Amino acid sequence: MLDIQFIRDNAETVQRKSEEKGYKVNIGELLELDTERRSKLTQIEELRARRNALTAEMKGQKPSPEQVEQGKQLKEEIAAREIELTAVEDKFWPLLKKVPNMPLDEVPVGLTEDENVEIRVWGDKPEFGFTPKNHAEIAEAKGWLDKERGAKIAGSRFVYTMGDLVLLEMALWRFAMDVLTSETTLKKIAEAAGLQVSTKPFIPILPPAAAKQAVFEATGRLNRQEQTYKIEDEDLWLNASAEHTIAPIYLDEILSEADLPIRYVGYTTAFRREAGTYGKDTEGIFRLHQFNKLEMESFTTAETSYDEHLFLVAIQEYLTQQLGLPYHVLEKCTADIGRPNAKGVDVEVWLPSQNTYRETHTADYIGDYQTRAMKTRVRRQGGTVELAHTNDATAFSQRPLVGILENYQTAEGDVAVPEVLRPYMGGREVL
RNA sequence: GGAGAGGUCGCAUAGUUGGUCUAGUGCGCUGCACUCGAAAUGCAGUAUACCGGCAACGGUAUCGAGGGUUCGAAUCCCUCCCUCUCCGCCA
Repeated sequence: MLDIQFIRDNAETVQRKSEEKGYKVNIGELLELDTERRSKLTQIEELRARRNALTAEMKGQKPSPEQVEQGKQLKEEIAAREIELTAVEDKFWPLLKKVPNMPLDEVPVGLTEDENVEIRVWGDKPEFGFTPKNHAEIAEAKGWLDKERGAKIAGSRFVYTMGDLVLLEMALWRFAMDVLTSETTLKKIAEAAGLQVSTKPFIPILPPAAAKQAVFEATGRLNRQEQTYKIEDEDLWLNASAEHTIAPIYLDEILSEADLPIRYVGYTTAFRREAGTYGKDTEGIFRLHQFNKLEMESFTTAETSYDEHLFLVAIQEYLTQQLGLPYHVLEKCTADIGRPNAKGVDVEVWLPSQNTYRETHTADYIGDYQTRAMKTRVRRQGGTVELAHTNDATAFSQRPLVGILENYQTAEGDVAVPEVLRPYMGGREVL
């Protein structure tokens, strides 16, 4: 949620930047409602002050008939004004929540993801002496994926993953966990990236995979139409990322500055409806209704959050480099960063079968957009209270498996194991 | 899921014939005094949000959440959430 005070002071900018992100919001109407709301609020508070004064007059004695009559009138007036206020607020709050976070000035303006800007390229694309297969062909030939039975049991975009691919996936989680919980490794990554950030390790966490609606809405990530699954007859929505249940962990809490940054690395199964993607990425495990993901989430002060974002990106690149997967990094344009985000970076891994890079990681710079709604604050050393900042970023999803299968495939249809994963695979070099 | 007991200021607690209770006390924390320093002691302070104000400050709200009764609710009523104990069921 954006600060209404900020919107009052910067109405034109907010209108323009919202449009640059592809959101239709009527800031003029919002501000009219805001004015009306404040005027009603003032009226009500004055009436209540009169009521409080009247009660104080009685000092525990029985009220006179006149006082009772006065009180009754005040009561009725307050009730009437409150109904008017509610009517205004019912329009005001949904409108305010619709206003997207403001992209930083450095974010490239664009209307589609085609206008994302490549900022780095890493690694050599593999050259095969044969026609490379796509990951689904490799995995299905090995008996690692059963899409048909997945569809029989749960429908399209659900699969059974089996055998060595399961072990490889778990190796990925364990490898990333070891990186993220090692202060030594984090220090190395920060230094290589030239960042002056805390090297405090991440805390592993297994969060709930579902959240109440009000909580989910506070994260700004509830997407009813296209993405999020609702549990019938319950006030519960399934998470589409561990971020959705880790970010609100300090809902309604005030953290101590001394405890920051707080970094979590969390694993959950994620659920996405993927409405509107019919026919896209139907092969294999690239786009599923249910997938597994390891997510990084940081809570910081305002002045350290931007570097924290860059740090998370550096970690993403480090992890991908360690796997030996060629990738490039995109600075996402205004249309692609998402409503709660002020800036976003994607890491995309090279897929030989598609002869292109595909998204494996996202890093979101959010600022205080989530914490304002979640009421997650920091008490500074001096005693003042302000909003905390959040950052989230993918550590690994299942998608790097797609990259491994395709980039490490052999002419025989086998898959070599990236060196860093071998310790987690019983030392095996080829699957 | 069933029965019972509870949810009060960072923590622990007081507070049910409704009124001077946003709320007492202890601990913790902050400042000051005392001290060479510390402890102990004494004094003062110690929530958050919104609205108005340049500010000082003022107002309003919040005793799990929401609604109701009343001139007036932490205190009464209803719904929901959570915790604990017992039973049932299960990983």
